[in-house]
Amino acid sequence: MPRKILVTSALPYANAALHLGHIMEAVQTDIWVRFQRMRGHDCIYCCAEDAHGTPIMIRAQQEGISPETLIARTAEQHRRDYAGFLIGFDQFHSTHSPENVRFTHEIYATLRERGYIARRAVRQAYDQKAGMFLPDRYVRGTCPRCKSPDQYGDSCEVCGSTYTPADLIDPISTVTQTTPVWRESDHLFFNLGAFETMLREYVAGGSLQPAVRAKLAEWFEAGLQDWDISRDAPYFGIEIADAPGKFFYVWFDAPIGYIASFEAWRAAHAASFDDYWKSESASELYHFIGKDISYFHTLFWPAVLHGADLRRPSGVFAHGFLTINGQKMSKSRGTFITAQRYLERLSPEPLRYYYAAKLGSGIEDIDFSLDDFVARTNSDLVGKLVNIASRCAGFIQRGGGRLAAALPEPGLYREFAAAGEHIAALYEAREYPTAMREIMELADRANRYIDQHKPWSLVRDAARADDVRAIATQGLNLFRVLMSYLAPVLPHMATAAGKFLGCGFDEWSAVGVALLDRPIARYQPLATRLDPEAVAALIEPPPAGATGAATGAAMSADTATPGSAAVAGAATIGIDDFARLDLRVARVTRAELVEAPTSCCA
RNA sequence: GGCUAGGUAGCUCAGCUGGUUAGAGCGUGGCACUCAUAAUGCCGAGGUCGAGAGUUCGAAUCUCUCCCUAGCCA
Repeated sequence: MPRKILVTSALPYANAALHLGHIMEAVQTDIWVRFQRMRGHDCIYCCAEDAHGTPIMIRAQQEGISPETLIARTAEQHRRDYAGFLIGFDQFHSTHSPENVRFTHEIYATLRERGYIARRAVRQAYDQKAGMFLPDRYVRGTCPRCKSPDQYGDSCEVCGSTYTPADLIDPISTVTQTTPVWRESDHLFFNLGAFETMLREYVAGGSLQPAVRAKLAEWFEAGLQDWDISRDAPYFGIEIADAPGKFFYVWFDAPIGYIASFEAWRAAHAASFDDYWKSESASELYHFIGKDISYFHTLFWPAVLHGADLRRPSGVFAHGFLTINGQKMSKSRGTFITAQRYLERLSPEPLRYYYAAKLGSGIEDIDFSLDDFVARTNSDLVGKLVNIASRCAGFIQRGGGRLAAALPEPGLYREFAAAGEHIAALYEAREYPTAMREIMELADRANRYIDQHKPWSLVRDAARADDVRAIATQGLNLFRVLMSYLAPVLPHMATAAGKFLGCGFDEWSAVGVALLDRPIARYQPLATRLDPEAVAALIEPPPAGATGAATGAAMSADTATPGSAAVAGAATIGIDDFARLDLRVARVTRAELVEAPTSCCA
């Protein structure tokens, strides 16, 4: 019985480029979605731009463009980057869309009718020159405790103390560099506390990871606070119908973007809204998020949904942060690697595999170690996996290009095929690293099999031609099983392998039947080794004077999706091109140790 | 300061509810093979499981204290 599953990744904020952390989450989600589809389930993957809020408004002002122009431009970049990493959204929408406006109004109206919305005055920093209220982060000043100058309005980076902008000494608006005044204004609040019983049950119900649950227990203990869901004009967002001049806080309409994105997909595919969102819906809903936004997804969001008579998530899957070579991503260290920067140098699939090999179901931080990345890719993907196909292909090719009619060791094949259920369970539980390890163990066994049967030696004896073909057929069939297990992680490679073997990789259980007595295509390399230097070049201090704006401008240049060629494998060149090559042979007569360079990109 | 998650071979990490000589991959040393993208196979070296104390017949695994790292909060 196919399950109906709706899956989301967190909405990227529409004021900045995607970096490898965003990509990690998208890859984790995409692998899960592709896996579910291979298992025959009805799985829809939605995402959207998170397009509202003060940062976007201000950024657009600074650039002298409209917020709409800014978010359209960013959305274009985001789409391109996601596509570059083979993220297969069914729908990539925006919170700045008619659907989102409609649902936000509707949900708010329901919550208000049911008495979950309260109104009361809030005192806040106000920038008279800009004519706007200032979020805490837009006020800077001297820390009231340690007296460090130029600290944010919510916390001090030096001593770690937290406070409100009103506590700052000599506060300054970062928008106009003027001194803010304090003004009162009415805000609308969502009564989160009214949902405490429901939330406690929900949290206990097993939809969340243990670590997140522990965190929530802390928040429950601290007491659930009302949630301020409105902001005063000027604000780039959705105006509240019964409160002119007030807008929904971006975090109120952002998760509703999940619904809006689904709605856009639904409308185009004539699917049922209620099947997925009605409170008693039998379908499943999963959100993949970073652990930093757990609060919104495990408290506010279920409460809002429940209050509006909609279904709550079946699961919220939080992951940790991505560090680079053991350290936090940092622009000054050059480790703030954008998706674009990566794609300009490398193909997406090694990174997809690396993430799969490291990112499990927990919320621990994941380290992207460049050296490890190179080692894993080159040994697992190229040395082990692809090598199986590569070393068998020639024997079949020379033997007529046709697979044998029977497997010499059907038992071994059955073992490989039988491993699929356990591996599937691991994918389902998002234990990708364990899945990758088991798959690679099988790859080792496949290589061992070939090694033990030594087709390269039998091939010298014409009478053993059938044996050689049988061994290679066995090897290629084992490879096919492994490729099938990796298809959610490596969709391009699976496609290429499918062309080579003349089979598809869309169905998990297809490997139940071996490929026999059929032609296969000429082998083309399915993956190439990573060049350590190209990988090291991911980290590079930005050119002096480079700013965010400059980065943005550079992005508008059209960049083809590099790397895709590397995975697809080099096409055969003609004799003319070959003739232009200058090939030389040299004998190494002497080699000696050379002093290491004094500086290196550590 | 409180809380959470971590600190296991050179590197990246597994080790569930305590139980034989602590595991994997990579790297490294040796050997073999030469089909394969200098790939593969076999053998080996390498760890006082952050520190200390305790519970137990027995602890990387439980308890306490301490040290270090990351994050959340006041």
